[in-house]
Amino acid sequence: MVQTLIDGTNFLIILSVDRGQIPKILMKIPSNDNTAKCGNEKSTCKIPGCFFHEIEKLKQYSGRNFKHNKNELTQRIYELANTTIFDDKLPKKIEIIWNKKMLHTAGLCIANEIQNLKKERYARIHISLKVCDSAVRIRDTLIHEICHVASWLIDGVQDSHGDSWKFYAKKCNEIHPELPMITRCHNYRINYKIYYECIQCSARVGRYTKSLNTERFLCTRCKGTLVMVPLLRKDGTPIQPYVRPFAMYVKQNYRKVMHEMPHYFHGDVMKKLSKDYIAEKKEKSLNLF
DNA sequence: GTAGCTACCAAGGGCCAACG
DNA sequence: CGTTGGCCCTTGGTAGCTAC
Repeated sequence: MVQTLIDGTNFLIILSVDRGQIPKILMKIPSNDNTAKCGNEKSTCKIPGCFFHEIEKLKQYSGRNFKHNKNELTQRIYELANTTIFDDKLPKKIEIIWNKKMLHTAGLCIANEIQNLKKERYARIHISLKVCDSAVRIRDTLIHEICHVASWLIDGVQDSHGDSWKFYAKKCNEIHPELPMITRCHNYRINYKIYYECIQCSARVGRYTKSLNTERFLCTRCKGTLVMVPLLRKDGTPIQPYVRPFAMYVKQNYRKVMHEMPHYFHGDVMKKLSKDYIAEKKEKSLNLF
């Protein structure tokens, strides 16, 4: 499995995450850098049609286009890698799955045999929706995982980051020197939406939602209390928390409606709440006149 | 293997940023 | 400047990840 990294305030922590095993911390690197360092930033390959070196500049894979075109991007990367690095020895198409639940792991290669008489080998790739949030990260993660795919489908070897994988990783860097050095670990810093900070030692914990219960969860370093770091606008001014009237209505009425409709699903309860909310709003506006 | 934790799901209105 | 897309915010249930 891909080795990955979670963020800290002052450190990048590289984890070893192997199947069925507890992640182990391999190293801590003092850093504020949020980007992957390229193995050879200056030289690029001269392969016609290669877009690896300019991937971050391509408009169709940046900004709001990123989400729309990321499936196309993964297939393009796979096809280009297959042709230029693996001599078209890999299948024309491969199953690439966007995994919503992988939060600390950038990518994962599932390699196995079909349980039939032929025992055909197959592989599929999981890409983390959360960690791979840019075209560059998709490219680097995918190339890393394709090396595992090649190791299994071409050589029949499943040795994690062993000699076979290293051979293909080295070949990738030789043919595409514009790629960062392909190593066992990705040095990605995960872009969390929400951060919690310890009031004692200022250590930070990242989350994708405001799900962390600060009354129960304390700082792992000093057992201090954690507080949510205020969200900031682009100009640096804090975003004032504001509960929308509908959200407030749901909070006040959800339990009541749920008891009135015990055999209904959550979606039905929410539909009723939204209807009631609109009706109550209309009634209030009529009363004003 | 299991308990605990975390993110996602559904709905709506409203706000904000990005884009053409 | 108008349009579009994405996010915020609430709830309880649940899937799946993480830690032991």
